[in-house]
Amino acid sequence: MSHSDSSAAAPAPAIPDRPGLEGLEDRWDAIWEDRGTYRFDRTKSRSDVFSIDTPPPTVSGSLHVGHVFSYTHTDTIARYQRMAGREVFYPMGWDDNGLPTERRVQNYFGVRCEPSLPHDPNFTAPDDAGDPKAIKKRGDIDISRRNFIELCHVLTAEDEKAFEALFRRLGLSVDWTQHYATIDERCQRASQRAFLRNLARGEAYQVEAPSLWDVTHRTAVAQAELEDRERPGAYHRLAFHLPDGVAGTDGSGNLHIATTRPELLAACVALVAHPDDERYQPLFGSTVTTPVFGVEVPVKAHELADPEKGTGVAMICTFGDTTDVTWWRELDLDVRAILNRAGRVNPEPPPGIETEAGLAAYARLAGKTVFSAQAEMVEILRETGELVGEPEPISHPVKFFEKGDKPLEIVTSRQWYIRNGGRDSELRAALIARGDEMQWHPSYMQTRYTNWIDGLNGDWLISRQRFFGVPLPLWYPLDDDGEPDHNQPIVPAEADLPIDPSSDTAPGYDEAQRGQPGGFAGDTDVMDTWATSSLTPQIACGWEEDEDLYGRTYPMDLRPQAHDIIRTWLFSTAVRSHFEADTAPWGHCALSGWILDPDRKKMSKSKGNVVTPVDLLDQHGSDAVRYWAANGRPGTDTAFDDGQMKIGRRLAIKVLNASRFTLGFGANGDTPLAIDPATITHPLDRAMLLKLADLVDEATRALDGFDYARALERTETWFWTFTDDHVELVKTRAYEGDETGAESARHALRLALSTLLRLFAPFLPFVTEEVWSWWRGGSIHRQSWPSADELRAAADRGDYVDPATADVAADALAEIRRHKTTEKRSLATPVISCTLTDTPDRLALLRPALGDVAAAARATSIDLAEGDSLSTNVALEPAEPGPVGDQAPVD
RNA sequence: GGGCGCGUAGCUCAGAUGGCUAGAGCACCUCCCUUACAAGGAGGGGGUCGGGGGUUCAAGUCCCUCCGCGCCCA
Repeated sequence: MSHSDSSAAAPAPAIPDRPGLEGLEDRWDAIWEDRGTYRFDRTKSRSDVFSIDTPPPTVSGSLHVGHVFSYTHTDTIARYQRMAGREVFYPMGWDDNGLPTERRVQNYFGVRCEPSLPHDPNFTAPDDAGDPKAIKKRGDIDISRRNFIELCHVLTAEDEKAFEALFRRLGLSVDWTQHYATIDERCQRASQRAFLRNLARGEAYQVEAPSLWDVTHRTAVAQAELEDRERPGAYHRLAFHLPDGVAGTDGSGNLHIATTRPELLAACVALVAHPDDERYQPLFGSTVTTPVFGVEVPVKAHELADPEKGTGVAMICTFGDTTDVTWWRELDLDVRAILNRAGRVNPEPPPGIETEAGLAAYARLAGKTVFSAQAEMVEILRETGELVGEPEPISHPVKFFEKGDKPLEIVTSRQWYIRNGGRDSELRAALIARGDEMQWHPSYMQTRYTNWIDGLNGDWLISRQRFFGVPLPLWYPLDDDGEPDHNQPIVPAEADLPIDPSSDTAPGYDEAQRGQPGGFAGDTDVMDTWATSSLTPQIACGWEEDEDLYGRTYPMDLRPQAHDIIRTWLFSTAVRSHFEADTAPWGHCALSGWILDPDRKKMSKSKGNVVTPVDLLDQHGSDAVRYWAANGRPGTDTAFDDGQMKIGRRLAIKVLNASRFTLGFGANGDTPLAIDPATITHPLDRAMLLKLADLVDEATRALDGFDYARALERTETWFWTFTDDHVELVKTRAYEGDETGAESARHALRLALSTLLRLFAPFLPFVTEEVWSWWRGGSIHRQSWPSADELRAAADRGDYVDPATADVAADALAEIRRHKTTEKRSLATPVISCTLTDTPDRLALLRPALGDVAAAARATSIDLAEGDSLSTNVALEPAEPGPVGDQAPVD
């Protein structure tokens, strides 16, 4: 669509006398919804489509300023691509699957999920929901998983309504008919289907292995969910006993080791030192006896043992940390586990503890938490005299579940994994190579992706021992003793998905056989929330459900997201697409930064510095808030700054006023305001259009590279110069010039305005739409992006015009204005005479525009003189005599 | 300890392949009610571009090093 054909449908202009910003958001949101302005046209072929893998925000409370920030970035790209001729597929998802929702539902309704309970079809939500006092009084009610999930839907539906309202208010050009929720049936089906396919192809597997365990949430935790926290601890020196006749480190037959976890002594299966450590080389291959428990354990060599730490010998326990797991696996050691999933010491001693003293000591630890067990163990060691010296306090990093508040333990359990290259260098290389198929914005973000994959040391753990999530779609046959055979999982048919194995019957069985010997049992675990989130492209595009849509949208064009979840969301999505479609999931990923508060600290609720988005939009207006957001460069953390929002608001108001003024010239009230390039004959008007063409080139280049901030900044700068210089220069001619000159000015102004409005449209969708509606037909957001070539053609009258004409004219006007300001006179002061000196080249450029400069300067004429540089000699009309009080008394 | 990013006016930030006296907005000062806009306009002051080396005719821009900050990881 070009600027001339859009005028065909142009209405008679309706320009308000006092345009304002108030109420634009609600009005235009309703009209856009009504007209389906952002509705995806699914007749378009893949090459004409631009599809966006929108991040589904977590529905567990409210949106914050960071959402406003990053979703605006994506929206500017969406709007640009739409105007640039692509049909934009811009769905929205809600992430209501997972722990945060589960916790809220438990607290809000006062219920607990008990997966063993049957579904109750008549269950209704407790009527005291939301009343903490009443709930506390009655206590939590146990309900089935299906009933629990129903409650999750009830609660999240409310949040999702509020989220949508906010995003609409913000002006996101989302197609609201395209939406999903990560716990809805479609997502569950996709998630289970993808898992079953991973299983069938051997990409998913289960194993009984040590895994990181959060004792509070009672669930296994994946590597991506870990974080280190610095915690105080203490090195305890323990005396291990050497075989008879071997002198130890203290010369008395003992070998000292230092450990921060003496409570795990009973779980000790070996000692380890570095192979090159000369102090311990004689001991490698021999055995020592543990203090207190008297268990004989081997002394091993391994390069992960650090000669600098403690005594250089470490105690290997099953399991104290991830290094223990590595040692255990690589050195082929026994298992002597003592901790259970509640984080307490098992009641029964592990194999190997047989001495009376050892059993007695163990009995003192049994049932204790890790914390109390440590205190007790230290006490026992003191009693036996096997604690050497006093514990030495240190501070060291300890692994935590990112949502947990107790250190992680490592327990052995049966878990499901999906291969991710953590244990397979070929797959790792393939996934790293997928990164090259995507364009990264900013490009250095790819390094984080590559480094993360390089640093993986295990596959992706996807099973979680939680309730609200997508269940693993599996059952297991029970043998004659009622024990499950995990090696023979029973899978559902894809057509039956989604299923819940805790309430759906395994194929080939009768429900009465559930839990019976010879019958079946459902897997009680759910999948990691990322196991569903990693499928957002498949879910949004209708994988296996809407092949027509899928063919037009997948693989997607853009994944916008925050940089801190490259290792989780971005990577896991790449894994899924690699396996399922043998492709990268998107052509581009755009990583946004974070919002920092004005102190440059990351904004967080706990600090009480969160500003609610609704207040912000109310106070400044959506365009103003978007302006601030769009100033945050891709990938860069940005300080919260309501000063920027005020500037954005001022810009929006200026757009209204400048448009009203510009469109006022030659308007007679019922003739559409035409743009006819043939009437644009004046050199200054043509020069302005040539410069505008350069701006269009620059903005287009920036937006093609996802640099919305640069596009906005250049457009804004150009716009202010346009209003301050060009409009001032030509307004007299546009008002009262001869017909040719006036029409040239008016048509050029309209063409410039039409162009500028479209350049601003991705950033300020409301005010630009408002102005567009005054004089043009249709929505600005469905107009074509401005074309630099068309502008250059519009400025072309067959002869050459130097775009610098516009600069020289603006400089000349500025020089005269400077003179008036210096003289402390109004800019309206008439100029009686003016001689302007400049270089011959510049004077030649200025001559065609001299009439406009003189008019804008309020000079009847301007004399020109050649010189070395720009200067003026100006005589102003004498000032009026001041008020009487300012005069010297006449006497 | 490693990787990535950052450190430019009081504040928030621009400064692509190194090149004219280092820019913008806010804040500050002066002036102007000029009939699109006073939520405006015209001007002005203010920076040894984190420190130190180096490459170059020329460095905020490239290289080295140090210091400080952030994120991710160990």
